[in-house]
Amino acid sequence: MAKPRIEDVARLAGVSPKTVSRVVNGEPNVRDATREKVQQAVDELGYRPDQFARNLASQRARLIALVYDDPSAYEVPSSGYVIRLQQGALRACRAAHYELLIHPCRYRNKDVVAELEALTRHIRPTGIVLAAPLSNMPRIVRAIQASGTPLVRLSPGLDDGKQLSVATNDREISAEMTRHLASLGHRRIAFIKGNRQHKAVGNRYAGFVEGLRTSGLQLVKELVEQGDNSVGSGEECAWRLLRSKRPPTAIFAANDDMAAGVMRVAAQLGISIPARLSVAGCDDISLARQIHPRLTTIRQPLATMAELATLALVDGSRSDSLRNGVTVVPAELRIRESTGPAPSK
Amino acid sequence: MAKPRIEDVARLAGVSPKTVSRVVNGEPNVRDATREKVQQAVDELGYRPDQFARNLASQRARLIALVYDDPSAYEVPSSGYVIRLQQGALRACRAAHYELLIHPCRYRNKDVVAELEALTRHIRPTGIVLAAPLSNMPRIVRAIQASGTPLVRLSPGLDDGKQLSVATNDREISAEMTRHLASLGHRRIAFIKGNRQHKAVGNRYAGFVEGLRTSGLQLVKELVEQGDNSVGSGEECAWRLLRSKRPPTAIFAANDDMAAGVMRVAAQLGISIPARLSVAGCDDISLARQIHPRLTTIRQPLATMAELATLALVDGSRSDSLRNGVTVVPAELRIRESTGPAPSK
DNA sequence: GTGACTGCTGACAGCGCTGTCAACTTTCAC
DNA sequence: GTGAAAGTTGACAGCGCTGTCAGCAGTCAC
Repeated sequence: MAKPRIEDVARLAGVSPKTVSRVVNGEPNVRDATREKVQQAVDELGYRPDQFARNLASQRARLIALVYDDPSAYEVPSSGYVIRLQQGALRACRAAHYELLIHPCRYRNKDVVAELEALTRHIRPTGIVLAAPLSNMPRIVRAIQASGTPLVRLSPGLDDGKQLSVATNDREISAEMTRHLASLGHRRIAFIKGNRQHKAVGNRYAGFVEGLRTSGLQLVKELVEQGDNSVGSGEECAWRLLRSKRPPTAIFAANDDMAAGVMRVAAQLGISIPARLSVAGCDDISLARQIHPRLTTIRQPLATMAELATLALVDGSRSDSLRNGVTVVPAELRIRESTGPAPSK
Repeated sequence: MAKPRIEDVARLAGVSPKTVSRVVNGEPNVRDATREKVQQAVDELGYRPDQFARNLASQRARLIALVYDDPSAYEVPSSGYVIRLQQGALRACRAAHYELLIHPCRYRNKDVVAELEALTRHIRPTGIVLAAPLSNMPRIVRAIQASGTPLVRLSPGLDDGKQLSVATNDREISAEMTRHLASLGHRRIAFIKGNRQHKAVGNRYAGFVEGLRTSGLQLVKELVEQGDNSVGSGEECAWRLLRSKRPPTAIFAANDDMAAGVMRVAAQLGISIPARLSVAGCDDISLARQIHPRLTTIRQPLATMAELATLALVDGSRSDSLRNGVTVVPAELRIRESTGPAPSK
């Protein structure tokens, strides 16, 4: 009744422990007949390799570490982002009998690099999935690469094709959102830019500019505000925009938190949405469906991205999914009630 | 330059490897002089024990597993809860050089028990922190206890003093919220109950009843609705309450999601908050500070609870913090703009 | 001084697997 | 049929620590 060991399987199958190890780990160079024989013995005994022994012998833990920007570093933490990443990573881990370690970190902190080194030297995970915005910070990326730990970046930037990364089409989908607003008759569309350190939100602005252009609209400088991804900054920008002489009829914020800020201000000014003002965001945080009117936004395929990244790490070379550089998973528009036809003068 | 091993430390300190092991693990029965000598050698070499070898030899992983209800099982996942638990658990883990494994699970799923058995048999974490509502489900609790893995429950119930658990004062704080509403002049206060399977939200109703009583108010059956913790159910209950002949002037929902539902309906009916209706929730999800008016709610000390629970597991008997049964960490009222004086007739 | 006890330390034997390498077998070109 | 190359298998030696247990030294009561 004791837990079977590799030796027990080997004896039953009439092979050496090493051969059992090969079969269990899916290594090549085992004759089909042997493989089958071993598999049968494994099944019969219900054998499952001991992780501790495996880790020690191979010097690698069967774990994936998910590294992301610590949400609790912010005043109003936006947690949906992290949860969805975790969800995707967990999906991939479970399928492969891996476990998921989470490692939020604060990039402003001096010790991040030392912390990541400790992670790679001490825990020695099979691989690391690095989420944005950390995935675009050279210090952080280098710290991991220097350790030799396999890395997949969840990156909005299509910067280099050498490292594995999974990205989404921020720019294109933002252009599409802009065109959606234009198609509703809006001519004065404002944009609230996000945190400068976050490359993704930069791409969103590029998409906005592109969307205006392809809709035949002019970029109006007065209608572009700089936020920092927080609700508060969304509010500040909204106050400026909505109390100006010629306020916009639509505001597109680079993330939902800032869009929420806009909606707060609209509520305080008695501006009804979408009758007098359309608001669009990006991220599809849970708030988007909890308020009235529900927020039109962009749904990023975060879970899928994390899942693909994790898959590429867990079964190593066996997965062809991410062979080549950057994999792009498209985001989707979620048109809800916060956007509507431009008010007729 | 290679990583120092325990043997290297032993040689430098002039003791046996076993003694080094004792010092490193804080075991008793080592003379102070010896301990110091070893500690010096450890510091000099920068020795850090190898986790893999440790795990194999001791048959325990230096990991804490955090087990909670999978938020992605719900339509609009409320992720703040999980993030705050993780935050607290991580805080404790870091301090003790432990790692955190996350294990969301769906309690409706038949395989949960098998899954938890796999966790305890295969990963063998040092301990498990089990969050509500799972912590009140006998099937789940038993599955973990049967494995012998140390367990701390994050439980709202003060059911039994034998098992370690960390709870909050759901009942008392809900009574206090009720009294807060009464003190604002509200006489018709409605309550929206939460999911029947979640014991915590049951305690909140008990607190509501108590709060009414101590405020000298009658419990009015028509003003108590049954929700299921979702935004949608909050909306349904709100429709019924607000379109009745004698609508309440305040609604206290057993969680913030349902309170958000109430606010959605109020927005649609043009009922201004808090002028004509006060709304209070419970949980302090991020939405509470993202909308206008900001939601009055109850802030549960989730991170602290998880931190205490984790601490009790990581340093085992050394921590006296949780020696005895249930530890209660008080929640706090967060009075914001969604509650105000009752409208004068 | 004796015996019983407690406190401290080290020898030893694994924990259960995988990496390395050598040996053996099969395949294939010619 | 032959030799070289490729494919397949197993022996062995750890991976680096901790649990067990024995042994020795110090303490205490009488």
